[in-house]
Formats: sequence, structure tokens, C-alpha cells
Amino acid sequence: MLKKERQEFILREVNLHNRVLTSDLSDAINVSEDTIRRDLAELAESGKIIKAHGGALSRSFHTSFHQHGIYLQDKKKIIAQKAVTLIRDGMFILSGGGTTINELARALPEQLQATFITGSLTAAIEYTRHPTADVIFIGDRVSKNSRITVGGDAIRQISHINADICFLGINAIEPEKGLTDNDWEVVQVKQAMIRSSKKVVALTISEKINSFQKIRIAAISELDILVTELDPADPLLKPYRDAGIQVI
Amino acid sequence: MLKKERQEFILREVNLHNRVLTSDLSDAINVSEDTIRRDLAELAESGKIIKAHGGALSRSFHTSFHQHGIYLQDKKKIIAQKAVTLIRDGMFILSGGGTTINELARALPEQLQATFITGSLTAAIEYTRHPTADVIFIGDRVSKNSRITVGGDAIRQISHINADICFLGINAIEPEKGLTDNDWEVVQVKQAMIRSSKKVVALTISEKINSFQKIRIAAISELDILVTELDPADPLLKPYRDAGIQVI
DNA sequence: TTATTTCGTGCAAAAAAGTGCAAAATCGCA
DNA sequence: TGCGATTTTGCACTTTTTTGCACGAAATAA
Repeated sequence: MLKKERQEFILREVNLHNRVLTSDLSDAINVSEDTIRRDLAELAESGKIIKAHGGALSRSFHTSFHQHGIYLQDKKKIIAQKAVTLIRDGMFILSGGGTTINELARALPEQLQATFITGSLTAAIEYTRHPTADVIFIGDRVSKNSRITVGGDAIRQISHINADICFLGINAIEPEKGLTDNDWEVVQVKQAMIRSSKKVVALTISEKINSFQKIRIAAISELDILVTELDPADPLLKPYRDAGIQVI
Repeated sequence: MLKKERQEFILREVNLHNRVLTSDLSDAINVSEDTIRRDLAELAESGKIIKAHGGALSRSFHTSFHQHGIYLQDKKKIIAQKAVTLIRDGMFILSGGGTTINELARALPEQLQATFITGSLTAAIEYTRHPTADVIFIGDRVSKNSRITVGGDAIRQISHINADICFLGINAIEPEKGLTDNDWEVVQVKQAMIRSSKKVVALTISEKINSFQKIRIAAISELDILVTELDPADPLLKPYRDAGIQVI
């Protein structure tokens, strides 16, 4: 079998089954694994597949359908950079959803070894992109607006977790009214997450500070850390610092 | 034998067998390999064949592959169109993951009122795009390769469901070996889905028919309906029709 | 952690390709 | 037909490509 022919075959196999093993291919084509490895390396070099330990993956499967709209994305990247400093190896991390959390997932250091528990479809996809992080998904009914799972079963499952830290992207925060939202079911889930975490971290862009919505998630006093794109010393954040919240 | 005559012979041979070896041609036409090499070089120069070390490949073979990305998606769209005809209002539908299932989710009729239960992150996102469909997510650990949830909890939850129909995008099907896959955890989940459904529908492009992988999901007899992009009367599908499977 | 698998690199043998050349065949043209 | 020019072909030789193997490094699994 010709080399080019062999590579075509491999390419077809990868695209058909999404993933191939070096050993299987070596077996099927009857050449040494070294040869297959070299083929995979070449195909990966030219961008046709994605190489992995032990085989290769289809490119089409792994390409990210990127978030459209870069609305406020820079700010959210800054927030994500700050937030990842709170994560340590071995942690169990409860995570909400939203674009800020997605940025957090993308900002994770390469070699991090941690477990992320979330009910957000988009956040889960971002977390699974990470090479070593484990991802646990909280199942239940999916809320169409927010693309997170909501409902009694989700809340029950969250209540069984003892997480080290909880990251919530929040919609509104105000010193008196606390954390608020306008979706009753989402609020229930966030409350459950707060109850199941040793530490609660709220992520928000400065625009949402000192705003509030209809339904209360939690009082300020239940919050441990607040992350914004602002300097921690910013006067806008003073009420929260005064309330004993660590602002970064 | 004239030079032109010889080159035409080579061209026929290439298009017939998709590949030729320099040594074979030299043998068949009784000229030195140098001459064959020069012929191949000329034919490749004028774009009639693809040269390779040791011989040459058919051009049609190679190019049809290059467009395979789009080509495959078209087939999957056809499959999705056929599969949606099986869905009725009010149904509870178990759904696996994969690109074919994603197409199914996009092909749902606007006014459909049904409940989709899935453990695939990408499929769930597609289903939530539908205006009226309800989406239930099966939670557990997320497998990085396939981006579906796997594990005992997922299987336990699936076992509590009594679905009307189950759509599985499958990796390999063969009359004797049945449905097979190469990821043990994914297989467990698919088996659970089959057990929990009144009807089992397998979706697959024709390339995967009569191929098999390492781990068995189910025997052919457990399958009710097979959906491919081919005409149901296609001879390739005969063994499955004969096995009592409804092929559409 | 330890054990196993897989990877990357260098190396050597074998196959194939490129190169220059000369003999043979073919062509062009009177 | 004759004769030089051109093309084609095979051969000897060198260079490149391909492939499998060995061995230490790295990654993964237990």
C-alpha cells in the first residue's frame, strides 16, 4: 500500500469514527505502529487531524463553535484571569453559567488538575476543552433562556456536593438587596450552589454593580469573594469591601 | 507499444483500480520502471493522476475525499430529514450524541412539541434552539472524547425513563456483530438508552455500514429502524431488511 | 507513588526517484 | 531515400524517501 493511499485511508477512518487508535490502524493496514505514528504526525502537521496520545481525533469534532459577539469580552477576560488565581489543584469547583464563566474556563492554566461541576451546557463544553480537568454535569430540565439545567433533581444533586469553591457569574449585585436575578428557577439552582460550597465567588463586570433585579439569590453576607475587572481599590467597590467581602 | 498508447493504458488502469504500482506497470507493459516513472510524471504534470512514492493514485479518489467534510454533512442532513418523520407530538425521545444527531436537532419541525432527553452537550444545545421542545439533560461525568455524560448515575437515570423512541448516531453496524463502538463508557450509556426505549432508531451514513469496532452495543435484533442517506431498497441494506429491521 | 504504554529520535536497510548519458528509434525535410 | 535533429528508452550511479527497530523520555494508567 502506498504511503499516500494509506494516509487517505487514515483520514477517512478518523473522519468516519471521530477517533482512531494507532494500534488499530497498524493492525488494519499491516504496517508497524511507527509508520502509523509518522502518518498521524504528518496529517496533524498539515492540520487534517488532531493528534492525541495513542491515536488521533477528527478535527471537525473538536473545532469550537465560538461565541459570537465580543460584547464586553475583554473585561470578562480580565475577570477570568483574576478568578483562576483562586483555583488550586485537586479542588472541587461548582460553576454556574454565562459568558464570564466561559471566559474563566478558557483561562484555566494548562496543567491544572481539578473537578468542575456545572449545569451550564456552554460552560461544560468549555471545561471539556481543558486537557486534564474533570467535568461533572448536573442533569435535569434545561432552561432555554440560560442553557443551564434547573429543577428539583438538579438542586438535589447539588445539595449532595461539598465543593471547595463556587463561581457564579451574576446578573446584579447591590449592597442592600444582595445578589439578585430575574429567573426563578435559575435562582433556585444558584442558591443550592451557594449552600454546597465552602467559598462563594461572584464574577461580574462593573456595569452590573449596584443594580438589582426581581428575585433574591443571596445576601451580600453569604458572598466571600467578588471579582470584577476594576482595581480592587476602586471606590465603586467600597461598600462591598466594607461588608467584609474580599474584592479582587 | 507507443508512448501515447502506453499512457492511456496507465490512465485506464489508475482510474479502474484507484492506484497503480510502478513495478506492476513495468511488468505488465514490459518496459523499464524508468519509463513508467517518466509516464507517471507526465500524467501527474498534466493533472490526470496523483503521483506517489512507488506508483500513483486516481485523482477522483483523492479529490472526492477532500470535499468529504461538506459531502458528509449533506448526507447527514438527508438522514435527519428522514428521521424527523418518526417523531410525533408529545413523544419522549431519548437521544445520543454525534454530528448526525446534531443535524436531527436542526431539522425538527418548528411547531413540534416533544421532550428530548440526552446526555450529549452539543445535542442539548441544538435541541434548546428549538422554540417549543423540552430538553432534559442526563447528568454525570462528561467524557472528553465524545462530550456526552457517562457513568453509573447517568445509566441509572436513563433506566428510570420510558421513552417512546431512541435515536442513536452510531459508529459502526454489521449484520453479525451488530452495533459496535470503541468507547466502553459510551457503550454502557447507549445500551441503557436502548433498554429504556420502546423503539430504537439507528442513524448512520452509508460509509459506516458493514464496519465494526471493538465493543458491542447491541445485536441487530434489538434495532427497530435504520436510517441512512441511501434509498431503502439499496442492496447494501438488504441484510438489515432481511433481519426484520425497518430501513428508511 | 510505580508500572505500562506510547512517543520521539537516531540509525540502517531497502525501495524508489532523480540524473546524466548513450544507444536506438522516430521525425523532418530535401 | 538519405541524413541530421529530436525523442524515447534503458542503464549506471547518486540521492531521497520510506520503513522498521532500538532505546531513552514522556505520558498515561493502576
